[in-house]
Amino acid sequence: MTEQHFTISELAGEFGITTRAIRFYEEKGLINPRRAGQQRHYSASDRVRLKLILRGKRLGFTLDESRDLIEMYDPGHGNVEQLNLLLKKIDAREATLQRQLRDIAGMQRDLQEVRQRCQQALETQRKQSSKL
Amino acid sequence: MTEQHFTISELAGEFGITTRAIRFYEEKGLINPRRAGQQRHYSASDRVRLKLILRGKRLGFTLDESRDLIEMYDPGHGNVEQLNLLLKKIDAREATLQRQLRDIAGMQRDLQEVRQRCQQALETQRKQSSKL
DNA sequence: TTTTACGTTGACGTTAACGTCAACGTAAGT
DNA sequence: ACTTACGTTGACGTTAACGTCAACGTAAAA
Repeated sequence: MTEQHFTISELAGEFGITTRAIRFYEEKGLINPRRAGQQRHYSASDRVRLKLILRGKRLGFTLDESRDLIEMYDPGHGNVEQLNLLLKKIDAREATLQRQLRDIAGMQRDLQEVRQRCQQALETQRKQSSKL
Repeated sequence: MTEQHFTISELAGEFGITTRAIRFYEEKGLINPRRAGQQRHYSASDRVRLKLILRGKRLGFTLDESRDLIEMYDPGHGNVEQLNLLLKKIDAREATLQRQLRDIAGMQRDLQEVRQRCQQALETQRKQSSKL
């Protein structure tokens, strides 16, 4: 198997972002592609990292937060204190996710309510206009 | 019943934000408190608006997006086209909420996996140290 | 009356997350 | 050799969402 890789514009195209953005993520320490001379070569795992970044963005996370999250995924440098700290971080993340779930549920209820009022208003208009 | 209201610092205190932020939301057209002379007086519904803004923020919405959303909640100026457009907007929101739900689920799976690896690593260390 | 607490309106500063050039290298096609 | 396509590194510009003064008004408390 020949170590498959991607160019920067391939990834940019696939994810609908600019190459500038991708380089920016690298500046911020979120990705570290290999170099073939000057050019960047992105591995499959680099691509996954990009996915994670974008998922984070969709949930309103900052790049710093996403980097933290991504760093959790790799090996973990053994130390017991580090591991316990990592577990704490995980719990913290879980907590914010839970709150987001509640917020989404609330927003869905609100939208549903507006939707119904909206449909009723349309119903009313339909009846009114059929009276003419 | 005496129209109960809040001062700017009361709301700031309650929601853990600054008065500056609240005035900024007003500048951006998200709230419109009454005035008693110079001073702002926030009604219960102004307070609700603030809550909605903050919920939006927790989900990564911009202030402009939150204003759009909040504007959906009030009367709705009758027009049929407007109402249909509103329904479209609602559907669009719902779609992004659904994607967020998927993203959260994915992130929870990831976190769970890291948590387990982390706990296994701790287990291993425990056994190792008990060998001494 | 003077401090203290709270409010007001500018105006400028700041951070995040890029966009937008400029100026250049490289490799392939014609 | 020349263009075309793609890549690179700065450097500066921009927008959102406030923070941080400054300079001032007002009303109650000491």
